[in-house]
Amino acid sequence: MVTQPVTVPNVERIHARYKAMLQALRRANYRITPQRMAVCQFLAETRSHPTPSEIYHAVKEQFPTISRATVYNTVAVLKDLGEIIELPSGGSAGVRYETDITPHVNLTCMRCGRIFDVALEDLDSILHEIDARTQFNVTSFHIEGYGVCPDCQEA
Amino acid sequence: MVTQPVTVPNVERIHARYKAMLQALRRANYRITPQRMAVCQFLAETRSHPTPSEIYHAVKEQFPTISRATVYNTVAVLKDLGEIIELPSGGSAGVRYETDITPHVNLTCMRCGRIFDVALEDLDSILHEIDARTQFNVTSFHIEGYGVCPDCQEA
DNA sequence: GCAAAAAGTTAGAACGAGTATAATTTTAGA
DNA sequence: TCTAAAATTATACTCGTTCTAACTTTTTGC
Ligand SMILES: [Mn+2]
Ligand SMILES: [Mn+2]
Ligand SMILES: [Zn+2]
Ligand SMILES: [Zn+2]
Repeated sequence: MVTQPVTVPNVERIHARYKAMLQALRRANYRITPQRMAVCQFLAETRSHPTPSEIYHAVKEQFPTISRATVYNTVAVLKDLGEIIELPSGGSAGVRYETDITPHVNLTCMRCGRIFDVALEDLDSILHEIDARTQFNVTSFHIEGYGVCPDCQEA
Repeated sequence: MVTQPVTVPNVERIHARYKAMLQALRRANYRITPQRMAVCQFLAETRSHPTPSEIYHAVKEQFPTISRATVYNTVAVLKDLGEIIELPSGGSAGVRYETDITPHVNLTCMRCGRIFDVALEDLDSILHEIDARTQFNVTSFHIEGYGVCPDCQEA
C-alpha cells in the first residue's frame, strides 16, 4: 500500500542510519567533516528520494557555505560505500538518491513525479533466478514501476 | 545465459520489427519519411540498447543529412507508441533505448558497459503482486541488474 | 608545537545531453 | 499539380554534472 514497513520508530531509525553512514566513511578512511555530517544527516532523515540539488538546498539552510561540488562529492562517496543508491533517471531529469537501502520497489508517479516505496517479498528470489540462469555476477539490481499514484488518479 | 530467446530467425525478426514500427507510425497518422525509416531500420536491427547519439551516428552513415533533432523526435514518437522503451540512466550518461519490447531483465556490466538481456519467467507475477498490494496504477516497470559480465570476470 | 603533506571545500568554468526555435523542405491528400 | 500541415534542419539555449585551481582544514613526522 505504498508504505514502507515501519518496524523501528522513526527517530531511532534515522539516528541509526546517520551513524551507519559516518561509520562507513570512517572505515574507508574518509574524514568526517561538518559538510559530510550535514549531508548524511539530511539523507538519514528524508524519505523523498532527493536530487543532488534538493540535497544542496536542504543542507544549505543549516550550512550556508556548502557548495554543490561538495554535495556531489559526498553522494558519490556514499554511493561507492553502498550507503545510498543512485536511481537512474529518464530524459532530462536529474538522478535521485535512494536512502532506504533495504530491498524494495520504487513506483514513480508520471503525473506528480513522486516516488513511492513498496516492500515486496521474494525480491531476492529474482536475484537467485538470475544467478541460476546466467554467468553474470550480479551485485545489485532494482525494480522501478511507472504509473499514476492514488492521489493523481482522483484528480 | 545472457542470451535472448531466439525463436525466430534474425532476418525475419528484424523485418517484422521494422514493419511493426512503420505500421505503428502510420496508425497514429505520423508520416513515413526517409529519416524515420532509417531510424526504424537501425532500431530493428540492433541489439545494443543504443543512445540517441549512437543512433544518430549509425543512421548518419547511410543518411548523411540527418540531424540530431530528428533522431530525438523519432525516438520520442516511437516511445510514445510503445515500440521502444526508454532506459533510465545514472549520472551524466545519456538514456538508452530498449528495442526488444518483450519483457526481460537487463544486466549492465559495470566494467565494459554492455547491457545483456535475460529472459525471466514470472516477470509479470511481480506486476500482479504490486497491483495486489497498492492502489498504484502501474503501466510499466523494469528490472535492471548491475554486476560483471562473464567476459570481464576472466580478464 | 611546527612545518610539510594530504585531504577536503569552494566558486566558477567547462562540458554535454536534451529541448526549444524558426526558417526551410517535404509529405499527403484534394 | 497545388496547398496546408507536418517534418527536418541548424542553431541557440537550458541545466545537471564534471573539472579545475585556489584556498582551508586536518593529519603526519620531526
Ligand atoms: Mn525507495
Ligand atoms: Mn534489453
Ligand atoms: Zn501522483
Ligand atoms: Zn563486461
